[in-house]
Amino acid sequence: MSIQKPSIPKGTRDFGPAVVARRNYIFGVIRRTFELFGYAPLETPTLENLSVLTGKYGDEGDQLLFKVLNSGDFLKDVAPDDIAEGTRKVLPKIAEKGLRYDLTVPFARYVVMNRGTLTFPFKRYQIQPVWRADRPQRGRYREFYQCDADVVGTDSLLCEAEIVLMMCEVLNGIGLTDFTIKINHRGVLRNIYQALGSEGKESDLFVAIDKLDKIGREGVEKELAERGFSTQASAYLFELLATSGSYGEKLEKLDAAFQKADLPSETEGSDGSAYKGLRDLREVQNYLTSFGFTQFDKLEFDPTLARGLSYYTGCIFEIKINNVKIGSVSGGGRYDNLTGAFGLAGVSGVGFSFGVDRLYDCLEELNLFPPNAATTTRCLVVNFDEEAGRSVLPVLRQLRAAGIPSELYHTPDKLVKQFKYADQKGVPYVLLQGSEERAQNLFKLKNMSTGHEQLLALDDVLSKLTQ
RNA sequence: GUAGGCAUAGCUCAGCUGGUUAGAGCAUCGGAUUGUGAUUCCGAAGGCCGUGGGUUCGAGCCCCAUUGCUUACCCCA
Repeated sequence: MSIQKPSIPKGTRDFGPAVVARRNYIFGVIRRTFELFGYAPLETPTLENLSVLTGKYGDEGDQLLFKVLNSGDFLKDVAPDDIAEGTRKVLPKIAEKGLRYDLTVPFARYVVMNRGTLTFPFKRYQIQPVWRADRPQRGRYREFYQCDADVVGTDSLLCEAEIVLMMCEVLNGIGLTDFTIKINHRGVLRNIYQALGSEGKESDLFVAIDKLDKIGREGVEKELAERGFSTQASAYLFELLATSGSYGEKLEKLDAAFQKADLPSETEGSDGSAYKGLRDLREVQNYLTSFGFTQFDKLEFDPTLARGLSYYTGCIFEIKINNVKIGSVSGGGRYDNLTGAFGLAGVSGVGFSFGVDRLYDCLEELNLFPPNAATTTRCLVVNFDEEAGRSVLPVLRQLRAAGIPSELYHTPDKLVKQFKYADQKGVPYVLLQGSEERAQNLFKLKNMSTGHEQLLALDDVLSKLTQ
């Protein structure tokens, strides 16, 4: 019989006890923050019908969907002619389900299916894994968690402001301090496109702009030239993007530039910008000020932020951790018509998502995990011999009854092994009662980090371990 | 889909232009020490050098193929 080496699918990972404990710490901070802001939990199935998933993420997205083969004789509906016509023809006949690709589309499906019973605006958060048949690389997996919070059914920019607040709350909560929340607005990008004279494709411009911090000005110019933008437009673009100054100053400078370019007014009313994007961004700032937000130094209006080709239509967000070399750890934005694909038009939503894996990497690199998040056992009871091991069981019961996670070492091994076990598992306390202690009806409690030992009565042990 | 890199002990890796018996650190196990770990010392065990072919008197090393892992690009969290 040949023994095969075990393995796990490419792009997936096992999480050992220490890693799970630290991931749960991050999940906990995120979950508490979402709930603190009035978001309710939602979970949706791992499997969705492919009809729900396909066509929502573009052609490339469809390629990256994991499809699940139908149960039973999955070939029963496939004719030889179908195979001749290729994958496209065969696929719908052999697979009708797929693994969820993100949390936003299942959320939209849920909202549409339950529109009659939901109270709008509906605020939900969702922390679940998603799957993508992508080619794995650093910081990129085929199975990973998303932590989404979205509101549907309101246009209020208070939601956008609260997203900024939640982002700060979470990052502060896990000890990350050197970060920048970047905010922009699809309307601003559209205005920039119009100011350049509307040449080329709007989406090409956004994709190119988004790469600015990655490939630099020359790279963007080159890409724009390839996509049919004139050097004149390209030069003007960088004039607009070079806007510096505070959040408010940038808004004003762009407003002046758009007026100078003679862009048509998009909003009515006498106060504020005539352009929706700039006006929304100002409104978000006003909400934050009224709230008493104090971390404006962490909030940057970045007109180069574009976030790919996704469905965003209003404000867009991204978080950059400044002292760690890693991509964004969070992003989001507003999308009009979230539920349109499922037949419910005119519902606007805004939301954002945290990338737990990247947050984890940041905390690890900066050594920000709390020290004792790694184990669950708080007290190991030493097993001296068969008889002592049995007689100490009531003590174990009392430890647990007092809420102290405890275990009795499984066999009466040499003390070296028992202490080593406690040490390697990260158990902070070891409790022992050998013949000497038993004679006095006392226990010896050892603090594993200091090495300090104390002779105590059981009540004192319990109170010491619960404090 | 495009282009690279890597594959040697449980883990991280050495291994010279091809040349006797393939090494180290960590981890494991045993002992020094029958009541004390992280942090002492001594010892042991551990290998079809990813797989299959080829070149050669001789291959861990060179060539071809194959599988797995990995990095960058496209795209994305």
